[in-house]
Amino acid sequence: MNKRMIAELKPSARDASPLYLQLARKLAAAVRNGRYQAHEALPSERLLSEYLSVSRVTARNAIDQLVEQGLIVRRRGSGNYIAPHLEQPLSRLTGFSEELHRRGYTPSSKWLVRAISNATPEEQSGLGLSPKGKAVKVARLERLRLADDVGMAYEATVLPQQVLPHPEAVEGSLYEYLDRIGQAPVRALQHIRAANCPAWLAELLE
Amino acid sequence: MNKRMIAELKPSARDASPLYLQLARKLAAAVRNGRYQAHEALPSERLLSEYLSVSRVTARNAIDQLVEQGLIVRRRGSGNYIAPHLEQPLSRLTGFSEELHRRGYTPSSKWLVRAISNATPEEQSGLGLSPKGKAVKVARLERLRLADDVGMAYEATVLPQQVLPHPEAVEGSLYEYLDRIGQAPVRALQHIRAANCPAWLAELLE
DNA sequence: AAATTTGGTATTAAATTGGTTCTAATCCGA
DNA sequence: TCGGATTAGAACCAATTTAATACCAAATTT
Repeated sequence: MNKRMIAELKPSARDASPLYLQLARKLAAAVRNGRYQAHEALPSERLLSEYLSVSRVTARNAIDQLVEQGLIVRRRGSGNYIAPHLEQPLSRLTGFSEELHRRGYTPSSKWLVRAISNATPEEQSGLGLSPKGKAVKVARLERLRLADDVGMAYEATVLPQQVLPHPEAVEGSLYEYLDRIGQAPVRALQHIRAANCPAWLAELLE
Repeated sequence: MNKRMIAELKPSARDASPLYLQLARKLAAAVRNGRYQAHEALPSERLLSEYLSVSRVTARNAIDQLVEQGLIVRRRGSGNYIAPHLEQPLSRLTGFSEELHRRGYTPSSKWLVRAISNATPEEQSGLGLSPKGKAVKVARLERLRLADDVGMAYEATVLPQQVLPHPEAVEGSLYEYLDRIGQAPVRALQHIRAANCPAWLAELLE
């Protein structure tokens, strides 16, 4: 977090809402956009208030809002940190099924695609796979989710081939499969990370 | 591990985070990148602190973080070694996010698409939406899943518009959203069921 | 076996940071 | 005009970080 980023947070006089709310909104947007890394420390309240030309109380009130939203964690004597927003099971493949079952439906699913194929340019950049070199292979999973045999949702997942070398072996849960093959994803992740190009990151996070 | 590598670990003044956290992050990244071989010894804490111009306590705190993540093993009288990440219990069945977090990554995600658009013929048949009539609208959700800001997976979900009328309102979890709007999806589902044409079902379920 | 090197621990102190509580000026709607 | 909210400013408290130093214990080296 640098001075330039902070300057963008400066409140505008045109806005009639309180300063601390304006600041809170902008900060929240920046954090949720992934503009700041998790565990990264914000500037101290004194510094922040100085940069933004507001009082420390104002900056503090703004931060309070984000703390209530769970976006920021305060650590006395240390600083204010971006909370690592761990996602909840949201895309756990079981979530949907449970939800439907809870409502009295009988959920099921049908695999449409489980194969290795070439990555589209969009997928390449999204997954940080270097476009230089031969055709980039990805594992492609597509399933149709059913509720009482009525099509409910269409889901597609694309992973680097290193992460999921044999998609045809995935039966019920993707994560169950990843667990079964043990540490392989970690190694694959490392490999991917090494090939990471900052270009897509800048493009996405900007 | 040589001096050049160590120089890259020097903390920057831009980051407001504590020194030991910065150092821990960079060290963790380097280790996970496979930059250092397993069983390789780090420089002694005294040397490391000298190279980095920090106190030994700071270097030690940083290393403590990595030890907690299981990336480094301390050996009294001998040195600090890169842990051979071989042991993986593989006991529980956990979510993807949890799995990554357990291994020291910070999972997050970025929405790429949250909008209503026309359904492809394939999606129409898959979701049981009648192709007769005007253009069929579907809610389209696409997200990039990240682990420490490295692209990990690309996910796409397509639902009938009746099920998810305002995809742009989905924030964190799709299921959480469906929960929030309560009964609506059920009624929509019933409606869809009424319009269900057996043709696609037979085709899909063979 | 002795010397050296290494991590493990403890203490002290200074600087920095968030936490809190005041007072006061200003703005805005009732 | 009144009263509440906003913002500012100042002062002080409490916790953390970082540093500096010394010493202990285990492993390695000689």
